[in-house]
Amino acid sequence: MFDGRLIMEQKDRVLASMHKRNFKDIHLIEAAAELIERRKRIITESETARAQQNKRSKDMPQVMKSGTPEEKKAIQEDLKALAEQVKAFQPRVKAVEEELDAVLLAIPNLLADDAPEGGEENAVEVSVWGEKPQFDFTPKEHDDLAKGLFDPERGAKLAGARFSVLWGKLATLERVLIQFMLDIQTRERGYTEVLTPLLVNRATMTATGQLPKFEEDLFKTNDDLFLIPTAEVPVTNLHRDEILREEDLPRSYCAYTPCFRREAGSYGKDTKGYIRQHQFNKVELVKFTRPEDSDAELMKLLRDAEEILRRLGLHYRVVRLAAQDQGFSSSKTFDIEVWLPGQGRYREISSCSSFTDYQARRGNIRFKRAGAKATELCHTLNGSGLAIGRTLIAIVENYQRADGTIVVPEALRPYMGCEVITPA
RNA sequence: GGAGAGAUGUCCGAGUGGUCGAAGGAGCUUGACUCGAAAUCAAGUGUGCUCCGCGAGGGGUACCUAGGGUUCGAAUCCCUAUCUCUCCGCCA
Repeated sequence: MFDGRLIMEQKDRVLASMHKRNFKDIHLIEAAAELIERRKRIITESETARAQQNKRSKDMPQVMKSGTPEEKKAIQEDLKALAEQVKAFQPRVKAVEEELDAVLLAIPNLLADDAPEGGEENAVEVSVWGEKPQFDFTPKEHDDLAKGLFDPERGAKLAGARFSVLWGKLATLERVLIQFMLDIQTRERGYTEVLTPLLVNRATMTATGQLPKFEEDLFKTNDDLFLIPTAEVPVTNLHRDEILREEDLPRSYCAYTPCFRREAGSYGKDTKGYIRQHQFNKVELVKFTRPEDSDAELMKLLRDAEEILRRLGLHYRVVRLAAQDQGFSSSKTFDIEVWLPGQGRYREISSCSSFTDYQARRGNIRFKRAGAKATELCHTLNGSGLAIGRTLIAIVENYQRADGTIVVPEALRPYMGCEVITPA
């Protein structure tokens, strides 16, 4: 949720950020400012009325016990009138607060000051690791190459378009990648593994920003539960409405979950292959930090995600997303793009973001500094570490040989129990 | 799914219509004692909104799971939801 105070105190800065983001509903900023003022006025009036009522109420017990009949009658009438006044304010207060909430929920996070200008094409390359592998034959795309083990037709039969079935060693590879990634993050990089529900309620979806604005992207059940589109949702919500201790920060969690996305609005995009599925597996990294640590922790998190690709020997680059390409709740985002030789292009395999206090404000995730009285909002961060399906694609395309077999990367051989995958 | 019990502050726990932001205890902070620690003693210790003040701070208001209701007045009475526990049923 956007910080109303920031709108009141630094409106120009907020407006500049929204323009940079190309936020269409920019009028919401003015609307919020107006609602905040109106809310203050109503609250002041309402509380003044309340104070009068409370004050007069204090006399009630004694008057009723030892007052004259006239005094009793007077106080009863007074209080009745005051009560009516107070009650008249209630719907007004509620209405303005609901209206303000709705507006603040519809405003995206403030961009980091150094966010690059522009849209998707303006992403800035930050670093590159490894080199494009050379082939003495024309490399194939993963779906072509893994034919026989990769089975979108049966996925469609079972569930519909954008669902797939994996067979044999390819299924094993997917499973093994999950374990491989979790092992590195938990054993070497200090993350605590969590296993969470895959269905969550409305409050949980709202805190991380999927609701109320993006309901059409989610799969929903009849019980008003939603299938998670990423583990970010349940994991970030672990500490919703909690006050953490400063010495416990940063907290670093990793979680494997399947992710479910309706991909509304992406019809016709990546319809072929295993790139864009309604259901896919992902290992997610999530951190809770002090505000002053979030930038440094984001860089560490990014490096933790990169480490997986390095171990797998997969060439990749890191890009900083430009303002208009960033997610609604994100302040700063880096994407990791892996090289896919079959497709001859880089594809996003991880997205690492700082949400500053935006999700924390929605979810009321706070911490208390040692010795301090007041609580402060945490910063939340997350990133894929990594998307499993796309990692599988990258391995298939990068480790293919002329005869159509796929070499298993060195680091995965102990897990796989074989050195080569031979599609049937 | 059926029957019953419950949800109070960081934690435990008292409180059945006004004087309750809420007894008591634990924890934590500060001070005293101590070479130091423990023990002991003393004081302090929730959150949000809002107003006043340069500030230290002060005033008001709300919050006893959540949302409604009764009442001049609700932690306390009523309704609904959620969650927890016990018994029965079902079940991987």
